Amino acid sequence: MTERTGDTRERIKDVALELFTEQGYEQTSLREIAERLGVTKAALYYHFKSKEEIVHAFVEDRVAVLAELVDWVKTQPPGPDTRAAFLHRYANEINVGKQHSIMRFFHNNQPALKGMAIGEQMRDQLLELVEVLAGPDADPVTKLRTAVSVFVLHGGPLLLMRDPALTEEQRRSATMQLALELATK
Amino acid sequence: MTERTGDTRERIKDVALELFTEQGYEQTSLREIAERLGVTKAALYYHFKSKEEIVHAFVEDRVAVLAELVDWVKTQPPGPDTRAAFLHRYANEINVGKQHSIMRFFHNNQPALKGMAIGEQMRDQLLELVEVLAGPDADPVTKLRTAVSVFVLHGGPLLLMRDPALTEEQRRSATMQLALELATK
DNA sequence: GTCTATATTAAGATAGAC
DNA sequence: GTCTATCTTAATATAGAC
Repeated sequence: MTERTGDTRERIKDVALELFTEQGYEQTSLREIAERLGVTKAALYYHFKSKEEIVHAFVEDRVAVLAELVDWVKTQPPGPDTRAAFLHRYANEINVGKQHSIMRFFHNNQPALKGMAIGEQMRDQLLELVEVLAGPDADPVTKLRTAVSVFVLHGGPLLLMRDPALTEEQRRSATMQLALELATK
Repeated sequence: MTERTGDTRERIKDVALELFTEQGYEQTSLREIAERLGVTKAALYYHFKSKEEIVHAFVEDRVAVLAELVDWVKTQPPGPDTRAAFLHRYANEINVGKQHSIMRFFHNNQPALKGMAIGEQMRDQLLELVEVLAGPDADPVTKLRTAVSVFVLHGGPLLLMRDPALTEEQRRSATMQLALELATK
C-alpha cells in the first residue's frame, strides 16, 4: 500500500479547484494543472474525460452536502429560529474541508458554469434552499433577507479585507452577526 | 450626415457589453461581436487595439460616474441619513442607460478582470465608496451592512426571480426596502 | 497509469488592398 | 473605415507506446 495523501483523481480535483477558484476556470489550462502535479496533460485525461468533468466532480461533492441541508431544513418549521439554527450549521459546515472553496468557485465563474448541467443543478438547489428557509408564503423582502443572510456568509469576510487590523476571527464573527440579524428580523 | 444611432465605436461597446454580460468575457469571441454588428473582426481592430480595450472603454464610463458619487458622498456628513440619500441617488443612476449592465458585467467576470488594471481601479473605487459611506471609524458590522446595502441593489431583483408573480417594480421596491434597512440600522 | 507525439480547432491579432 | 487573407499561438483532446 503506497502511503499517499489521496489517490491521483482526488489530487487532480484539489489542484483544479484551487486554481479554478483563484484564477478562474477559463484562465486555468490543463497544462497548468498537470505541471502543478508533476504529470502530463495526458495523465489528466486518463482520470477525467474533459476539463468540464473535473468541475463536475467537485461541484457534485457540494451538491451532495447541500441536499442534506435542504432535507434537514424541510424537517423544521419555517421561521426565524430555524433560520438562525441553520446559519450556525451552515457556517460550521462551510469552514470544513473544501466546501468553502467550492462556493467561491461557484459564484466567481458563473459564466463558465452557465453551459454546464451541474451548474444549473446547484443554482436551483440554492434557490430551493432559500425558498424553504424563508417559507413559501414569505413576503419578497423576507425572501431577500433570507437569501442575503446565506450568501453573505461566503463573501462577508472578503468584503472586510480593507481593514488589515481585523483578525480572521473578527471578520467571521461580524459576518455571522449580520447574517443572524438578517435571518431573524 | 448619415443618420445613425451612434458611431461605430459606441455600437461595438454596446454589443460587447451586452454579450460579455450575458455570456461572459471569455465565452464571447470577437468573431461573435463582429457578426452581430455585420462587420468583420478586422473592423473591430480599427476601433480598439485589443479585446481588453473594449472592456476598458465601457468600464471607464462607469468609473467616471462612480468617481462623481464618491466625491458627492465626501461632501456629506457620514451617517444613516447620508447613506439613505445615497441609495436613492444610486438606485436612480443605476437604472439609467448601461450603468446597470456594467455592474452586472463587473461582478460576473471577476476572474477575467483580475488581470486588467481597470478592474483593480473599479474594485478599489467601490471599496472606497463603502468606506466613506460607513465612515472610517465604523465598526465591522456597520461596514458590512453598508457594503451589502449597496451591492444588494445590483443582485436583489435577480434573487427574486423564483417568484414569477412579482412584477419588476415589486422586485425593485423590495430590494430598495432591504437596502435602506441595512443602511440605516 | 503515465508517457511522447500529434491532431484539431479556434481564438486574438496583423498586413495590406480598396 | 472596412475588407480579405493570413499569421501566431495555445488551448482541448486523442493515439498508441511503455
